[in-house]
Amino acid sequence: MANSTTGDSTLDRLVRVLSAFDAHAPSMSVGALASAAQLPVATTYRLVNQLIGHDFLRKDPSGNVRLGLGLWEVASRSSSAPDLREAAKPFMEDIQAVVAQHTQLAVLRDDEVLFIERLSSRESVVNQARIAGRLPAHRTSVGVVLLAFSPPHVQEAYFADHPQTLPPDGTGGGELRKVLAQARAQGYTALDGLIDEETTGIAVPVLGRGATAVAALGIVVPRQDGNVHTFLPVLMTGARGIARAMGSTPL
Amino acid sequence: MANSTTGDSTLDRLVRVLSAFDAHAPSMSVGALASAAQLPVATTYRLVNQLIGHDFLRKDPSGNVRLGLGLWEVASRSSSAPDLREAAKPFMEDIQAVVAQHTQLAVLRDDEVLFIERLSSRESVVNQARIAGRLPAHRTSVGVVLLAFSPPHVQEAYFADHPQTLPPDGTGGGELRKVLAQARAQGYTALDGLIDEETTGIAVPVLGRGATAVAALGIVVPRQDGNVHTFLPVLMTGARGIARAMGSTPL
DNA sequence: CACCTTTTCTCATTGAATGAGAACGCCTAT
DNA sequence: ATAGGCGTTCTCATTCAATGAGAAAAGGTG
Repeated sequence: MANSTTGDSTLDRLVRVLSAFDAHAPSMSVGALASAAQLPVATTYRLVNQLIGHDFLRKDPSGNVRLGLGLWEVASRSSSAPDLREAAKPFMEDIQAVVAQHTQLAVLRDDEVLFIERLSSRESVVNQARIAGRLPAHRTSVGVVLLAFSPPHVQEAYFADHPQTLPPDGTGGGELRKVLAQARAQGYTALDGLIDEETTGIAVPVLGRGATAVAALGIVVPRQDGNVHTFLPVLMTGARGIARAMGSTPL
Repeated sequence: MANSTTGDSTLDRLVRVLSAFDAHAPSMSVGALASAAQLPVATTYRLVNQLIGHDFLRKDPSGNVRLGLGLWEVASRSSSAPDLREAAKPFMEDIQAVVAQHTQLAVLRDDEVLFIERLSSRESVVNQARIAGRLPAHRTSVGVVLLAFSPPHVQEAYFADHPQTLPPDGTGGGELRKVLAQARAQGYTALDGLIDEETTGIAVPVLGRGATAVAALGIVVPRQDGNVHTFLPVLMTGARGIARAMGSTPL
């Protein structure tokens, strides 16, 4: 960078600034943002003011900055995540009407699960999924099903990056490869006690081209005998509907 | 810009590139993007490849580029629009259960209405609202109610920018100032035939500080006597619930 | 008022960014 | 096989947007 020792580009810096905000830090002072984005304070002020000019950032009355509506609007106008969510919404609502528990839609991203949508109800059990939030792939049922239905090179890369990966809890001791193979053979996965001892996560793939999962549809229900068989057909029907609605659109 | 005659900044160009995508053009060739963003082709390729590196853009198998999940994720992690939508969702679902028509949530932005969320059902009448889409403020009931409950300087600016603004159709000939004053006095607005001759748009404000609207909640129902009185209490209750759930969070 | 923090501005410097055009890669038609 | 067209990447001389240390200004608190 001109007159800077770090050599990063303006775009890298812009991305770092915008990425500094998350659910734990939805707004922050410019000083804190400078630290988080690893930029000198004067530079940060200048970038912030430019971003505010485009409504990518906003300043609240206390002087803290937060993401602006302009960024959300640009990102939502034609992005694949909102498209997927819109396609999935009616099916997820049908599922929730039947199941009355958390229904969630996720994709695989950087070895993690990224939640695209989540429908909740008041009777739902505890659940950690948050929209635009992430969880480790192998520790959620949707993550396991996404891995199971991903191309082999994706799976191999995951194993290579996680050599010490414990199997998901509740699988009865099988290793992750076995768990994925079983999920692939069955066409779904049902895992007990991952998030909470009292719950079962059931997940099915939303299949795209080449029998790979473009997304996963999951529910978290109380851990009771019979729940899997009761809810699985609903879930699979929903996933088929979503896949059909999405057509062959790549994510 | 270095060695460029246009003098715009990297951020200006970034915004132009990302803004080139919308619902009508969800993906495009790099050449088309260069035209849309008014950049030389070589520069566009370079920007595109940098943005692909951050997953702000993606390339599909045919070589077209589209917005990437990375942009959506960054924009959704802590932005006010998803916060508003999450807060509103249970109330909107309740409303829809009763009304069984389009339920929509919108904010005022650049003299237009920006739709944050829309719930539909199969029995719904025709409706033009699309999430992250815009419509002229004075031609929608949510827009009218947002203007009515905005600070006076916002209203005056709107009148100044739209001196030839016709009154919303279906108001019985009053000018816009009168329509806004009435909406403000009543606490809601109900407008016939704006989008479609056969429909009525009913909208109420989601009030924040200073009795100004941070959002508007609206439904579009068949144009029938009695519908306003039937549905208005549900809508107002929902708006109050959303306001409470949002607390005093500024948008 | 003094002090501290936050924000804006200055300015000499710089290297990331530029775009015209060449080179390369790929595809299609003859 | 060759020629032509189109999309993509690279080259390179040039440039100016961007830089950050530090000063100045603004704002808040005791």
